[in-house]
Amino acid sequence: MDIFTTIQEGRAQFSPSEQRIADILLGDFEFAVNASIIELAERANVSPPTVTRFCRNVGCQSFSDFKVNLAKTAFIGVRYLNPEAKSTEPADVAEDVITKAQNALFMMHRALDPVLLDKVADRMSRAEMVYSFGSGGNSSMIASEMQNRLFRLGSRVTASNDHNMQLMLTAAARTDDVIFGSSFSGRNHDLARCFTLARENGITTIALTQSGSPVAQAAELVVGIDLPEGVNIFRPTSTRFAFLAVVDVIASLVAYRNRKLSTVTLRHIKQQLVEHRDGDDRQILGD
Amino acid sequence: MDIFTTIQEGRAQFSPSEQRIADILLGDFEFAVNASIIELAERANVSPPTVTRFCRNVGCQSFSDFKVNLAKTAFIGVRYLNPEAKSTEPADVAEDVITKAQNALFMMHRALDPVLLDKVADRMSRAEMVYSFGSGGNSSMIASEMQNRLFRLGSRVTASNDHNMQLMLTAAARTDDVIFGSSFSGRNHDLARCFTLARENGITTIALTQSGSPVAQAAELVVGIDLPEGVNIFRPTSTRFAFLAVVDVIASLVAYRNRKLSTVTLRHIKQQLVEHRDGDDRQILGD
DNA sequence: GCCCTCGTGCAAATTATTTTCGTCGATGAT
DNA sequence: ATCATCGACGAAAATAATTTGCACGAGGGC
Repeated sequence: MDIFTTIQEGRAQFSPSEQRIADILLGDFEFAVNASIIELAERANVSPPTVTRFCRNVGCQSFSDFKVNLAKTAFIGVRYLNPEAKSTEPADVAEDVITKAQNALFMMHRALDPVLLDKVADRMSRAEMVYSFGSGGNSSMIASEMQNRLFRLGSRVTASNDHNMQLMLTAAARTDDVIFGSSFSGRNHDLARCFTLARENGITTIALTQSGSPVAQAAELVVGIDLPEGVNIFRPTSTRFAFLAVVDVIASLVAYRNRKLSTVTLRHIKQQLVEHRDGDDRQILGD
Repeated sequence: MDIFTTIQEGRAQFSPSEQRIADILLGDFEFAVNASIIELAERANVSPPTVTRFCRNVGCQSFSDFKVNLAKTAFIGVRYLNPEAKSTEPADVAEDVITKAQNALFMMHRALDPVLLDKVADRMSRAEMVYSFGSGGNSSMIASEMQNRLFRLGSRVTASNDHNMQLMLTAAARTDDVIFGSSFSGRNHDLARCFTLARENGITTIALTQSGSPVAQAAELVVGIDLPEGVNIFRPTSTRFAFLAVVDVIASLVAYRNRKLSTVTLRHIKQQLVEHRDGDDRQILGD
């Protein structure tokens, strides 16, 4: 766990002096990370020893150890507290997009549950057939990425962004199949209907969506992604990066579980590409 | 520029003592970031003043300022030097995937040229019609993401992952149109052919691909993405995150350029979704 | 009311960092 | 060959920052 979160979450248990220190850290990161213990102490109206003790409290060995830890999270942390891009100049916009993407990954990672992932990967890797559903642009991208990742590993998989097809595919699915569905809003009721139907038929359902949303409620296993949406309507949602990363994690886990099949299948694909394309076998699988 | 890169690139100009310091920093980040000036000096077989002077040399005010700067890049930097995931346990795999994604974003950002982006956005925002091409799974995702981002802004745009269609569309395109194409390997010769044809007809071509590759050579404007591919064949390529981010940057810039049209179009879309879906207007545009 | 605990600051001790100053060796001019 | 100059570097002094030990006072339990 990063120190920034530790402070945020532990704030309530701190003594009054320590809370004042915490508030400065949370409020003015840039100052805190550059200040000496004396400056920080003065600003918080406490004595330097209190700052040292605070550092020990949050699990650091010393003030300098604390500052290093603070600075480490700063790369992500500072900016995720900061609001929007400074201007619409390319350099600022690029920094904004990239920082927000990194934040989305960072925050998703923080909330990710490995035990759940283990279960998801287990079901997926043992599925006879995987159906990957998602609509509306963002989730259709995720659904087809899931297909694109899994077929290389030897999984039988299809993706669909068509509500009617999804319903028909669900109705045609069998017990050992798995239905995976993505929904950014969690309000894709057609997808929820597929999940409900599938569960009635004893088919494993896995949702990648907002926790507690209708879609989440309908699915058996839910990988919850709950990130704040920025206020800038012109910037594409950075949450896509988090969704995409979850797809990659799941796909990697499935690969390790079906390592033999994955290896053989990947080799076959590579062979075809190299022979058929240009003999350069260092290029990635699929342009 | 981050300090880590500064040291890497400036290494040749350092004096012998300073080079020894640099080598320790580059080689054992974890030690460097936790060490005191004395420990660092001892390990490099130099005196503390030399370390202080080194810090000044690389643009820091003091040793502690230097350490903070070092630590800031460590969040990304340390790990991007480190190799593969420790195990195939979900927690490790997740960390690996997410870190690699963040690195891809970080490194892409470092190499990104704002002036070029400006040109790209300018052409795209003034295009009568945008054709977005890409094939092979990864690039088809990028191509359709470009469409998904642009249509919301009022741009006329279509995406295709079909080589034959791409060629026909290119042949049918007119002077004020723009052809955008993505290729991870840069070896998509069909795409390169489209670019060549388009240029013969005076149509703007924009490639998102490896610098110097056949596709890059065929296009007029090239956003080069040159990231090392990992050795782990089981992990999906993290370069996708970099490509996706570039799409977002370009889309944002186009949005700002056509701000009025973008705003109106986005509002129209939102209205339809809210009325048609569930009245919650805080959800993102397109599930 | 007494005693214990906890949070806190003060002052001293310790430790770390920076500055000053002088040496050394390389380079180049005479 | 000799000497002046310059930059790199370290020893030691000076300074600054950090930690430790101790004492005091508030609040709570007995």
